[in-house]
Amino acid sequence: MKIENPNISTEVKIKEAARRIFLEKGFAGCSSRDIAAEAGVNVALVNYYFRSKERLFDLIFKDEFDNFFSTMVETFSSDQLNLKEKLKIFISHEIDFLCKHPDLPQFLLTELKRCDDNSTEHSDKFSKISSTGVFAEFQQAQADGKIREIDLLSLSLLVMSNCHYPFLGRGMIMSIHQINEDQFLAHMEKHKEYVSEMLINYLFINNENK
Amino acid sequence: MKIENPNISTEVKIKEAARRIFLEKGFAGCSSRDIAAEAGVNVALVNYYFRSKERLFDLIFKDEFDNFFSTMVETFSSDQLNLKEKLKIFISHEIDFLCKHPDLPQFLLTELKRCDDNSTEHSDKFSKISSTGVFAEFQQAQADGKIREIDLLSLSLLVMSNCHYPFLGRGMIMSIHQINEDQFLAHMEKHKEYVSEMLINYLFINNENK
DNA sequence: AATTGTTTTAAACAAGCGTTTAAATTACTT
DNA sequence: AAGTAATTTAAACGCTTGTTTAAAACAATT
Repeated sequence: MKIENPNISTEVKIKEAARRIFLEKGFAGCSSRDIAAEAGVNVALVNYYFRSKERLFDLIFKDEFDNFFSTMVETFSSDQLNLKEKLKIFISHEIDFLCKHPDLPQFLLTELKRCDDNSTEHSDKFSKISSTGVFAEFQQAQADGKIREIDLLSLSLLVMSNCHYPFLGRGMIMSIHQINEDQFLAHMEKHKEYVSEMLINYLFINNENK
Repeated sequence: MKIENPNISTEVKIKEAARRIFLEKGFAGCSSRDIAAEAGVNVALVNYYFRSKERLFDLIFKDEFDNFFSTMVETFSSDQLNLKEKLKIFISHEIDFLCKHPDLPQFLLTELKRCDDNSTEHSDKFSKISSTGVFAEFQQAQADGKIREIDLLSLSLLVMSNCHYPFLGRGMIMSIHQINEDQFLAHMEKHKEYVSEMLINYLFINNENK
């Protein structure tokens, strides 16, 4: 008898507890018992619902990875916007998103490094970015003389650096500048404008601002 | 009898093995036996020479932390250079340095987060930056109308983002753009120029380039 | 060669790990 | 109310962890 109980709260409780713990401490930095304690359930239930710590982790990693890249790809997929608007909105959306998930960048980078199965495992996710056509769009704009001559690698790096780094280095930054998490997140509103202005000024050749 | 043997090679072997392992896997991601194996010595020797895994880690962390900040502070301490030159040289030196220590940024950020004793422990190291007078110099330049109106927090963020992020996100970047470590490091030479040009164009008001 | 102190070793320690088991409890069906 | 399946539990499993021990190997002095 298969009982389709809506009482899946234990499974969800464990998964959400694991999400919090994994994002904060990383896979190697926590134990199954940490997760069970956070969820307020018996240790055995972690394996009862998810078979192993690793399978539970993989589930959450995939979740967060997809979520992260969906957010990145979202704006680029629009047909309605020109490149400059896409970049502006991308920067704004990306920083907004990361303000709500400040631990995500470090989590993804750390665990990507740990697994190290970079070749074919996640490359289809990565290719979603190029399949939005945004790279081709940039190259066309370069051919048209609308944006500066710059390779796609450095272009990606400049954009990602300024959107993602604040959330990677925020611990250090907060220490140096003696501010707390809330002050830092509040500051990101201002920072969005600086990043947007700087990148657009640098990349786009015909500067009609705003 | 105190023997001042120059045969300290075992101690050094362990410390350098630990440095490699810690930088690659992090404190939580490796065991004492991993370190002993990397050094090619018995496990007990790790504790014989360094009392505990944690003390060995603290030694290496302090080393790397100091090394990292010395490199940052170095250029700023010069009296010979004006602000624009300082920034140019800082960017170049920083990226050169990180090309030789590509794992260092992720190591420091991960372990700073793990320890979380941000308040007074390392704040004296952090304050070395402001004690170079570079922050005051920036504020003076702002008052003189030489550089854009921007708070020190965002200014730091812009500079650090573009210098440090490439080495944090290089795993992801290498996957997306299908290149290997050597190609990535080689590309950093080009990237230095982009970063330098972009930041100087954005921050400094009177643009006489080069 | 015997004695010293230092270095290295194999083995073991308790504690914690991920995971499994088997029994107890709960929820549902008939 | 009885029986069945799903859930939860306490306890244990074998293994790895960081660390310690006690003996062996080594080096140096006398």
